[in-house]
Amino acid sequence: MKSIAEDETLSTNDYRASIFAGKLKELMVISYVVLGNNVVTGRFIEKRYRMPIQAWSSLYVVREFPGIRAKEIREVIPRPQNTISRAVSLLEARGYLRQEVSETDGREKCLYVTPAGAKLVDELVEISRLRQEEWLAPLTPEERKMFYQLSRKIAEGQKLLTTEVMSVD
Amino acid sequence: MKSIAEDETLSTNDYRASIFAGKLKELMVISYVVLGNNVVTGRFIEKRYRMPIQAWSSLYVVREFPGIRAKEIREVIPRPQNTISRAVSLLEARGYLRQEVSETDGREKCLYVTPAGAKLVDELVEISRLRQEEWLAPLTPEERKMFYQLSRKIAEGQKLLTTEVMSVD
DNA sequence: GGAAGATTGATCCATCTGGATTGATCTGGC
DNA sequence: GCCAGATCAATCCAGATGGATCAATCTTCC
Repeated sequence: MKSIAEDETLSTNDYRASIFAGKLKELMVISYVVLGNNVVTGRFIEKRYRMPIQAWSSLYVVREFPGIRAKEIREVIPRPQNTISRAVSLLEARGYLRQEVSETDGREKCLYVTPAGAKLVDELVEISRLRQEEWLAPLTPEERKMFYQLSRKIAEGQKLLTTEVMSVD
Repeated sequence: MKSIAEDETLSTNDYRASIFAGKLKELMVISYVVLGNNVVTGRFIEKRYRMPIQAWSSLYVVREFPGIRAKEIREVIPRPQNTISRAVSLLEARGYLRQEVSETDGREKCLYVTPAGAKLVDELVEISRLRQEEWLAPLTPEERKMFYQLSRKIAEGQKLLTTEVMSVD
């Protein structure tokens, strides 16, 4: 715990270095990375395409899996179901996606991208891939592969989306 | 690109495995990790402490750096200045934080945690540390160290908070 | 076959977010 | 010293978020 009153030369890099070395270092560093990137990406998608980032990510998933159910998007994009519902609704209104009632369950909607939606996805995947290169640039190819594998391990862990320590009872 | 219509046995793990192996694999995996954790953490902090997650993270930073200026919090938590301003306002109203006009610049506010705020931070740091152990559990200690170092490299890269490819003009 | 409980996506509602704006203060040039 | 431009935090406002609710549909048990 450092007091600014005594040391006016503490720079913002020192703030970060200090927090990034603390008890919650992994959380603070990786959150900084994702939050920081989302600021850039969210602003871009909002301004260029007039849609929230959740709409883009939902459309990307539907493009990859034509016929996917709305509820299934949640398994890839951990957002509440009504957030997905609204994204789907906006994408449909914009002509990027269409819904069909499932043949096997009258409650479910099967989602498909339209040609306009497919075009949009292709465009955004390419820009996002370039953007990904940008923030991954500090890593060597070997480091990048390692980062991916470790992130993958965490993503597939049993306790990412559930918790025993943060109970609300 | 896989069609569900032809293969009804595709499971949600396959959706994830497929997206996590695509062109945007690093982005999708690490976003899933941070978003997934934030769902758990945000819900807990909202319910237990009745505050948005940005208030907790802001308070944590003020606790680490007594006297820090509001604008400086942004360097650690990449959120807009008005988000920080509102978090600070809420924390002050709750008695967790106090503001003093800076002696060197009448526009600036120097922030300090109150005893109640310090107690809250200690409590939340401990719970968050345990939570961190939860989602990091799939990694060995060596892997965890590697993940931290690679994340740190990305966080300190020149292109995390800026972009050349996602221009809006 | 009927009823209770579960599931699905749309909708509601309170709150949060983020860009823009504002008033107060500061800085640097003339 | 004065003024134009920059900076800081509070506030505004339109839109997004997330838990709760709802109607329609499905599943399972008796």
